[in-house]
Amino acid sequence: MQSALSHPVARVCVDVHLPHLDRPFDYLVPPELSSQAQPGVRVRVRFAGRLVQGFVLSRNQASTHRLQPIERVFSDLPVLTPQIARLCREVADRYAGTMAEVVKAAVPPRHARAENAARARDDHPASAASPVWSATDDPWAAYTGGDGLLKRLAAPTNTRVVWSPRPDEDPAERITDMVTAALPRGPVVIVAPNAREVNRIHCALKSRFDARRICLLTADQGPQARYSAFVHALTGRCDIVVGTRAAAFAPVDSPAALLCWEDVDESLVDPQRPGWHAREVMALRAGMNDATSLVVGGFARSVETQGWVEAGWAVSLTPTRPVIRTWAPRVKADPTESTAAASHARIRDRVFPVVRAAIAAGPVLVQVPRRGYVPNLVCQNCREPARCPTCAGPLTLASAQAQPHCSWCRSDPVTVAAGTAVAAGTAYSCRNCGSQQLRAAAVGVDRTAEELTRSFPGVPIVSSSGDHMVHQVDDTPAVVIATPGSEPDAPGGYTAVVLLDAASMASRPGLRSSEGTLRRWMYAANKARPGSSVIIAASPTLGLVQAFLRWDSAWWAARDLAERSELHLPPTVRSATIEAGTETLLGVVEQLQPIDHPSWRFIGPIPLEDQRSRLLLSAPRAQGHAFVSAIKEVAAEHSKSTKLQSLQVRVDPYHWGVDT
DNA sequence: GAGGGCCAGGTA
DNA sequence: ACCTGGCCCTCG
Repeated sequence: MQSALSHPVARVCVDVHLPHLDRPFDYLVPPELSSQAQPGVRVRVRFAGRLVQGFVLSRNQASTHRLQPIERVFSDLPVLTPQIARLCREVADRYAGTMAEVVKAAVPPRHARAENAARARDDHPASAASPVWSATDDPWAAYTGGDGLLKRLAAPTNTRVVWSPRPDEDPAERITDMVTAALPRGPVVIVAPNAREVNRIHCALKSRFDARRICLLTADQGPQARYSAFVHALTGRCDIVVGTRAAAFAPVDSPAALLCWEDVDESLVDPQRPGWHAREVMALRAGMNDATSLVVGGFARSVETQGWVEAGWAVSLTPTRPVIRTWAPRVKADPTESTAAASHARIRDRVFPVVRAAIAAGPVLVQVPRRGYVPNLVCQNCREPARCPTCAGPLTLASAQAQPHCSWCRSDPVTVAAGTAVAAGTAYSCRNCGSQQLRAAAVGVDRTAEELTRSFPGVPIVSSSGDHMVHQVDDTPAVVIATPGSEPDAPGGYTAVVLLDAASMASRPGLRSSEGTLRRWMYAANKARPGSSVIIAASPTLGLVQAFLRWDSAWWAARDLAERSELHLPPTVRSATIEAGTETLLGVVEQLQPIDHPSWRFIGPIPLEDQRSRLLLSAPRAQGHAFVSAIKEVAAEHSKSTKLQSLQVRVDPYHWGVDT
């Protein structure tokens, strides 16, 4: 501990988010606060005349400035540990953000009651003997690259693994294996995209470890629970932390392993500035310690982690061919792919017999990618999407009896069923051909449920989607209809899994849609009972469907990566977007277009609404550092001159271009 | 982002 | 001599 006499200066990271103020500021430590104002504590200081919060980064003997005193120390608990402070700095640098922005996500808001309660408890983790695995039944033997994985995780090295799970086993169990292997060496942090996945992993962990060792860290648990979980991890009461994206910053020292599950999920990107991705945070964190292993796994492999594998930075772990051969799904496809409605009818004819056969043995899962009844109406004549006459929003149908209505402004334009006359009023007519007749372009969960109810009288129909999520179903016969991500768990697995409308899913545009689609199919298929039917309603000639049938998302990611490499698209290049007023942006281009970096690319400014524009930037990965710091420099330069409103900068954004 | 100092130009 | 607005700088 450093005294005010020998170290009267505190270097503080102040909670000010301006890029040009992204550096520590020194404050005088009054003698009476000296014992409390140690590195890591939360303090209140005067900055530019106002009181702001901050964190003490270090104590020093002297400063070159005239100093203000620290006004208050909130608590002597050092909540920003040196390792996490360093990580925040690295994350800020990597994303052209400020350390204060990142710290805000890394250290949850203080909750005094939670802190006192958590510190008062002095129980220690029951140091339960760690379970052992025997070499003979190592489940990782069924993985290419899995040999010796657990031994490597148990050794004080930094193994880096990119893992694609088997179709027929619970990935949470494999995560638990890895935790078991690494835990004797130190704490383990696991990040999953949402509360549902976190709970799933938590349950698997609880079956093998004393629950008191496990700390749950999610954003939706509320300020008090979140802060007390944070304090538990910080004070070493738990050595397994599992949570959503911010848990990547979990306050444990020198973790033995960091695990990131389902990294293609956009939820792992923090929506606030600077928009870090939990996977990248964990990768940076693993890089800070040469005994911290990193595992990134998910049904669909991301192009980013495939890039790690191809660069030799990480090892690929995929199920062996025999495993996949025995799994082998069946395909019921409509290769002609005419109209959505017609293909739907035909698929129904082919798929329903399979459902009928499987239903006797237990629940059948039907995945429907769209919510609602008929989420999309199109012109009967020319197939142009039907638009609201008032606001140009898409027209949808809420039920069989309902009138079409606009899903943006909720108004009911006067429409006609095929063949009837139009009433007066703001009537719908196609903008393209003037026709007033509509047809369904896609079928949602509700209409599928209606059809299945008719086709399977007496069989219970369970519908699960978004706001009406069903978490679990029994092992009794039922047809379970769900949107992707809302599939209920079936304890014994589904007796058949049907993926409807897969063709339209496979052909969605956008750089990130294919990995998301593959993940959704694999996620649902993974819930099938071993040996049962998995049916996908799409042409097997589609590459993405091939990847699914072969359960080879690594192959798909490699293909995707090769294509992006050829086109110089992210992640094979570092990328950034800058959004601002069009005028300002033109100035930014001038500032950034440097003679010594001819390989940086500038696209735009692309006009958006409100005289604002977006600039797309990219640079070779090798120049990443210079690229990001140049962007940060421009942002700092800009925020100094108060007149102009700030630039919105995103480095390596999840979405590229105007792609959403 | 906010407050303050400084300079230029206009006003009594 | 004094006020006002714009610019730019600092902020510990």
